[in-house]
Amino acid sequence: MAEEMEQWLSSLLRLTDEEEKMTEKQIKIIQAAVDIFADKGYASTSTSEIAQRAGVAEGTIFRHYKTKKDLLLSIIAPVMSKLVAPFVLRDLHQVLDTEYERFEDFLRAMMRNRLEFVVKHAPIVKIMLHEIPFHPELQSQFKEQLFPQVGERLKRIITHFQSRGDLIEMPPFALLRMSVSAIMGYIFTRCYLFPEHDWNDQEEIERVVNFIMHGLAPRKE
Amino acid sequence: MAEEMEQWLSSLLRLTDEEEKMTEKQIKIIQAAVDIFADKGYASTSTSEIAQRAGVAEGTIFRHYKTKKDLLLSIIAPVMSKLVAPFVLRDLHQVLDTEYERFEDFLRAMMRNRLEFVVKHAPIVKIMLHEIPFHPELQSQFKEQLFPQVGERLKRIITHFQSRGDLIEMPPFALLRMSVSAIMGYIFTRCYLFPEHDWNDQEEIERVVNFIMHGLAPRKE
DNA sequence: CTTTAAAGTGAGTAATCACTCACTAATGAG
DNA sequence: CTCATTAGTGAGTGATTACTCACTTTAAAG
Repeated sequence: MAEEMEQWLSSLLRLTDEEEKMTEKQIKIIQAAVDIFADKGYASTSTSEIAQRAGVAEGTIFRHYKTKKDLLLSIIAPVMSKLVAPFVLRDLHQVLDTEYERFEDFLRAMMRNRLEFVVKHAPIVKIMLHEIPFHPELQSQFKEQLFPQVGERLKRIITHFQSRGDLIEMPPFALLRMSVSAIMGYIFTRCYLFPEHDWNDQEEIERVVNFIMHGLAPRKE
Repeated sequence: MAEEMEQWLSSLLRLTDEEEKMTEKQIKIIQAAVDIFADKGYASTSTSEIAQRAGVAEGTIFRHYKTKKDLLLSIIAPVMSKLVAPFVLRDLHQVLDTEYERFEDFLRAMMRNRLEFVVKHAPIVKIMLHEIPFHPELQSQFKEQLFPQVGERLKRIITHFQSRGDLIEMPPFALLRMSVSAIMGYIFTRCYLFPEHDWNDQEEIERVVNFIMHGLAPRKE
């Protein structure tokens, strides 16, 4: 069962499905854009610089992408949906409905897998985090589509374990917020604040999971 | 004692010391810049737009600030240092050395105060978060000056309470990371993700403090 | 080989950029 | 009032911007 879940999670690490139908130059353009966007930010990156780094004429960029923003969105969109994919797919429900699953196993598997994803796509995730607040389309995609789905699903998971007495009585949203804070806190520190530090992921994940489990366990008098 | 600490913390909320020696137009410029920077980002804000919003000629901006970046830094710098001020000042040490202080009181006071600070200066903090990664001067100021000081001081605080048996045995940096994650997780959700939500800060702060205290308490067999 | 569509090019363009400068207005000390 | 310093102005500047378009190259199907 745990193995099934691991396998299924692993399948969610890939970004695109084998880079379908892209010319060599188009791939170069995306790579160059990701590099420079992550380095200097979208707004202060010029299309001429992207073309130069990609070894392409500037016109080639606009043959494939109508505008500069189009290029940005084509980079961010797949990461945005894949990042939260494990919490959206219908599979999740059936995975979780197996009675013998424990909350900490769920936490461990999810944290390990999402960390792996962010490590693998760090530059694009960085671009995403920086650009979401400045592009209303991205904001609404997150706030009106992704979050409600994900939030609702995770809330149900939380209440499931709560009703089994594994978690303290508390509004599910607060429980969710604190679990996610602890997990993201590590991923952020690990990937963006001190990426060059020599991290022992295994150990740190155990620490965070224990932190959450003890912090949110029902209080015994 | 707790009152002393509260008073001292409150004094750290103000940004500038009564806006010294600024003309009316200069203040207008700063306000306009903060507004637009927070809204669209530094790189995609033009000086002409700032001038327009401030009701000033474009030349006036450059009378007071040599470059556009100069304007940005004059906005960010004071927030950057004031944001971490409570963890840098020498005062902190003597406040903490009082034996009867408990870790959870420290957490509570700090969290309440820093939340208040971020609420008060939310737009500038947003600008800061977005621009730090793209401006090496800011990065190094954070990584080489602020963090080492703050980190070292906080580590000492952690080990202090650890040696009293209030906290679990664990590398201080990990303890620090998890405490800060939990606190920042709330402040971030509260101020940036869902600022319009009807938050009960008092209640939520208690939840986070309890989460941390239980999550990091020494494990009893 | 011929044809056709798509991929790729790079000089060109109008708009916008941060910034300058020669100038006027306001202010405050002597 | 006088004068000197600072604050404020806005037209002007060269550089850069995202994007276009008439053109050439590539490649695969018939």
